[in-house]
Amino acid sequence: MGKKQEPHRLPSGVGFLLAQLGTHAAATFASSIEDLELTPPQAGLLWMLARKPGRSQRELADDLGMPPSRFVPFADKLEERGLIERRRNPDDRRLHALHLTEQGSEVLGKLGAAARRSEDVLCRALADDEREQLAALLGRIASDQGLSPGVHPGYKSVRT
Amino acid sequence: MGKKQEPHRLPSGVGFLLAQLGTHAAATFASSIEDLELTPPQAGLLWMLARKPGRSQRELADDLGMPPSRFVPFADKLEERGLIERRRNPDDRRLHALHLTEQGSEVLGKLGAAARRSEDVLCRALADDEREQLAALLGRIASDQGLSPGVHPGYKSVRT
DNA sequence: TATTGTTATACTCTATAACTATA
DNA sequence: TATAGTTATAGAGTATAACAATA
Repeated sequence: MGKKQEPHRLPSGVGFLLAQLGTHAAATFASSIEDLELTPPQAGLLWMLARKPGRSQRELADDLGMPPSRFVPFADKLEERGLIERRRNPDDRRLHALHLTEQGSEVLGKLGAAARRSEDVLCRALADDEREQLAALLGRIASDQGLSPGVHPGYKSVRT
Repeated sequence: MGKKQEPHRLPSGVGFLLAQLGTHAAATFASSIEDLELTPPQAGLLWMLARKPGRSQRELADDLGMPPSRFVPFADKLEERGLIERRRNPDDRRLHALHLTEQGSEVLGKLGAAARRSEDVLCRALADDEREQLAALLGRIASDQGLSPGVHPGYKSVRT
């Protein structure tokens, strides 16, 4: 990049910027849905159920990167609030198919609006066409790296 | 963006991609420095000390987004391994100025190499000029959002 | 016997707050 | 009195593994 080789260049590159901005984006989004009393993983589950209803808890837990034992109380809270419901699968009574309730759909709508607002703030330094460019570049990296669209596996594997 | 308004669009945008890719970039980097037996926050501290030696523990802890009580054992480990050293400030003997040792500098070199390798993998889907475009766009967002270059405050404020 | 969902438990991680030494 | 660094401790969060129901 530069003319001379610096002795120690490190966080000047794309990798560091992505990690830094990713954290910032997550924090911004989290605070934008605080009013709805939802956390990002909860928002993620609602979103996943809207895209594909009726999946088993195990599948969903895997996608969210959490063990089943943690998923149970996690889903409990949303069920108590009436945003999702468990339905026994008659064909295989071991499975609990998860569905969005009507109230859950309403909340999802507000969630989307909050996400768009928070994204607009995040990207306010860019013109519309630059924002599209950015989305395209990021999308290509995500696809190349094998990341599933709409699935955020969380910070499970990042050591501290 | 699209012609019709979808009923629920959410993680199609830049915000979600940034969060998703940021996590992925952090995980990739973390695994690339596993051989050096370093975690990302440890790498961050070494990097910060190279950029500006002799800062107090409190300052550094603030930049890393951790309370002083957690910083102490965190720095202890690196000191035991001979990568950093504490030096009493003679003017104000309360302060412990942190410095990189010679061995710490060597490790930092390997660290930089690992970071570059991991970044090359991350960006392999992009041509060189696209990669520069991306860095420029991300850099502008980071600067607009008030993020300090080279400082990664961690995931402290992200609720789960 | 294998799998889903659940519960129990032991362990790790963390922040809060006391404590010391210096100022 | 106030601040840097340190230590102690209590609480939250987590994974592991046992368990019950169903296949």
